Amino acid sequence: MPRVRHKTFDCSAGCPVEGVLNLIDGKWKGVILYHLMSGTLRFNEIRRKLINVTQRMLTNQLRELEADGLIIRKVYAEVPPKVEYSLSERGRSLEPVINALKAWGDANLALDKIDVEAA
Amino acid sequence: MPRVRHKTFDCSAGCPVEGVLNLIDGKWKGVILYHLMSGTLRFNEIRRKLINVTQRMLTNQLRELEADGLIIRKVYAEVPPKVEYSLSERGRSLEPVINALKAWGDANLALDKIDVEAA
DNA sequence: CATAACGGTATCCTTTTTGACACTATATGC
DNA sequence: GCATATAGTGTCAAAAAGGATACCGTTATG
Repeated sequence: MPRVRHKTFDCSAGCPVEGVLNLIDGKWKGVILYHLMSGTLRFNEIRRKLINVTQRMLTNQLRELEADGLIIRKVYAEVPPKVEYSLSERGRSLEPVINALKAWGDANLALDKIDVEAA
Repeated sequence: MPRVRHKTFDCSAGCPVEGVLNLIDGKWKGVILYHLMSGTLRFNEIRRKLINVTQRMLTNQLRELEADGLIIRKVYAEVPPKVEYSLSERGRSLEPVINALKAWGDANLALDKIDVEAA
């Protein structure tokens, strides 16, 4: 869970920044949102994209994103189970934010090591 | 400390996103960066802007930001001590990112409560 | 002499987050 | 009859993050 959730925000001017970080923070949330921007995905599809994520963690992250109204969870009454995840309107509106993050990352993060001296 | 720091980034395509999040995540980093965008600040000036931050936490966050090359710490050999913090080039380049975060937050976060239903 | 300002450290403790691992139900294919 | 796929849940433990509190040296000020 993010550090401050659904509590009054009493911090100073930079606060909206923290507010968003609280939503997209969490070890996998950023990547999940990023992948969902390309379209609807099922649970195990996401799981395969996020190697190393455990089922429990993935479930948690998805539940939190859902609770924050960023994604939509659609359960099909089938067997074997089928659950689809997609971005909500609110989630889709985050696109520029994620893109800004990705652009900066691409431009400023060496992929094997962050070399601060050379920056 | 961010969850993954200065390690190889072996995650999939959304990874730069996580990379940046790892840098600006931390309870106070976003706000610190935000405030430093308006100009150089001394330790206690930052502290006064971040009510409720403890000295230890502030020191930690500043040290991490410094280690990531986002801010510059300048110590003056005076008494009483004087230490100035300012954004590095790399830090300043984060401005569009922080602005994107802030814009979304301003537009999408109710200040007293996140109302998911109404979103 | 005592106090305050400055920019921290050191130590301890609690909370939060993440990870490992086992377990579930049902239907299908072999 | 057994394994496989799906989308989870439950429990426990470890690690990371954050918080409380006390302390440091120096100088100026009262």
